[in-house]
Formats: sequence, C-alpha cells, structure tokens
Amino acid sequence: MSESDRIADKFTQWQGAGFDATRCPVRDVLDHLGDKWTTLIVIALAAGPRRFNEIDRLIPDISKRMLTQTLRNLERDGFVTRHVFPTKPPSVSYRLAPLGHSLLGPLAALIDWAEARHGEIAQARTRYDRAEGSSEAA
Amino acid sequence: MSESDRIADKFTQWQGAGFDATRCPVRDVLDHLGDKWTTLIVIALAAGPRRFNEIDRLIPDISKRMLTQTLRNLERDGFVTRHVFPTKPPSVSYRLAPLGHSLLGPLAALIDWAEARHGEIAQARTRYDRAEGSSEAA
DNA sequence: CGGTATCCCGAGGGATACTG
DNA sequence: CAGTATCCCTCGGGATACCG
Repeated sequence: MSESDRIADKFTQWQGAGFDATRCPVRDVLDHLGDKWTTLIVIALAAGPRRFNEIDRLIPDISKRMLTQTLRNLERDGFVTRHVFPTKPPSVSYRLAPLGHSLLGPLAALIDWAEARHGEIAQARTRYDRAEGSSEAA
Repeated sequence: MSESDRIADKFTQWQGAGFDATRCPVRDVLDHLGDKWTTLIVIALAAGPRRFNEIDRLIPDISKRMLTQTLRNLERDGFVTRHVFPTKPPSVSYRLAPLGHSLLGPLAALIDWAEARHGEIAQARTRYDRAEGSSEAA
C-alpha cells in the first residue's frame, strides 16, 4: 500500500508545481523506452560492447536506418558511448555508459514483472474480447 | 554486474527460442507504457478510484477521446476495472485492479530512476548538441 | 563496414461536434 | 456526466538505394 501512496504523492506534487509536461522526467524517460527499439538495444548491449553489424544481427528485424537513429539518440542522452576504430574497413563499437548501465536495474524489474504477469494480461485480454464479441454484431 | 548478466542471459535465451517479436512480453508491456497517456493514468489512479471527469481534470492536457481510449485498453488488459453507477446523470469510476496495482512497484523504480538521472540526461543532451552544433554549418 | 538520403505509408493522437 | 463519431495532420518507422 505504501508503494501506491508514494506514487500518488509524487503525482500530487507534480500537480502542484506547474507540471510542465515537457519537463516531466517520467515523460522524458518513458518516451524513450516507448519507442520500438531503444529497450531492445539497451538489453543487447547489457552483456558488453557490440559492433554495429553485430547489433543488427542480434536484432533481426531492425533496419540500419532505425538502428543508427536509435543509437544516436541513446548516445545523445548519454546512455551509450560510440568508439570508432580507424581500421580498414572501419569498425565502430557501442557500449553502455554508466548512465545506461544504471538503467538495467529498473528495467530488469519491469522485465521480470512483464514475464510474470504476461499470462494474466493475455487472459484478461481474451476475456474482454470474448465479452465484446458476444455483445456486438458480427 | 550480475544485474546486466541476468538481462544479457535473458536476451540470449530469447534469441535461442524463435523470438516471436509479437509474443515478446517486453514488447507487449513496453508498447503499453510507451504510449502517451497510459502511465500517467495508472499513476493518477494509484491513490484510489477516480471518476472519468476527475481523471480528465487531473491530467489537464488529455482529450476525452484519448482518455476513453486509454482507459479501455487498460480495462481490456486487466489493469483497471470500470464501475458504472446508474445514477442520474450516470457516474463511472475507475480503479486499479490487482494486476494494475502490481505494476506500481516496478513503475516506481523506473520513476525514481528517471528523477535521479534526469539531470544527467539533460546535461548529456546539451553537451552532445553543443558538439554537434559546432561541427555543423548554421 | 557503417552508415546517409529519400520516399512513403499507416497509426497515434489532437480538435471539434454530437449523444444517451 | 461520460462518452462517440469524424476529420485531419503529424511523424515513427519500413523499404530501398547510395556513399566513404
């Protein structure tokens, strides 16, 4: 119960102080995790540094375009660092910066939760859709 | 370090087992948290049940359209329950279901992280943009 | 190898107006 | 009060082709 109270309190405080949606840290972070590839890339880098095409192979259905773009954003926000080795052909490696690494804890909590509750969610969804279906015309 | 290893291991396992992007629990959950309003609504309901227009007021810049839609999704996935009181005019209240309530823990971890690291992220961003700007034509 | 540049489509979501 | 229904426009992101 105190967990929900803590969150509720935070929310109330945000309400009080202007609540610049643009400056809201939560929005800021969630927008990030919300996009299609960020989280997967962070996870892919959890084990250690990887090269561009390595990541590309680890995440089969990502395009180079989105891989580059997402890595750039992660770099911009200080989550990953980019190292260029001027070999021939060039080789670039990405690794989690301390900031990115520090995200792994909270992220792991969320992943564990997701895995634990995924079945429940799927059930709820089926139940809801079944109820909807029966009350609607085909 | 073991935190990152745990995640890395999970990732490797996903790789091994087909990795149906569609059935990936993480994708499933993150897509949810990623959209613009879900998280805010969950937080708004943390303190207790709220009526439709109450939530609308708590989150100033949401439209009725998105509020309804997001609440429906949350209901569908079993995060919130909807109670209709047939008064005149009707009154509808939403509250977190146990499933939704159980999300508050992991979510709080993420929020705490976001608040703690937000400054760092902003700094990294400024630094990156400054470096970018200096190397680019106006 | 590690990217950019372009084109393009569909979904997310805002604004507004109407309803039981 | 608690929604629906429409319109419309932005923009995330896929496909493809090209570059140092």
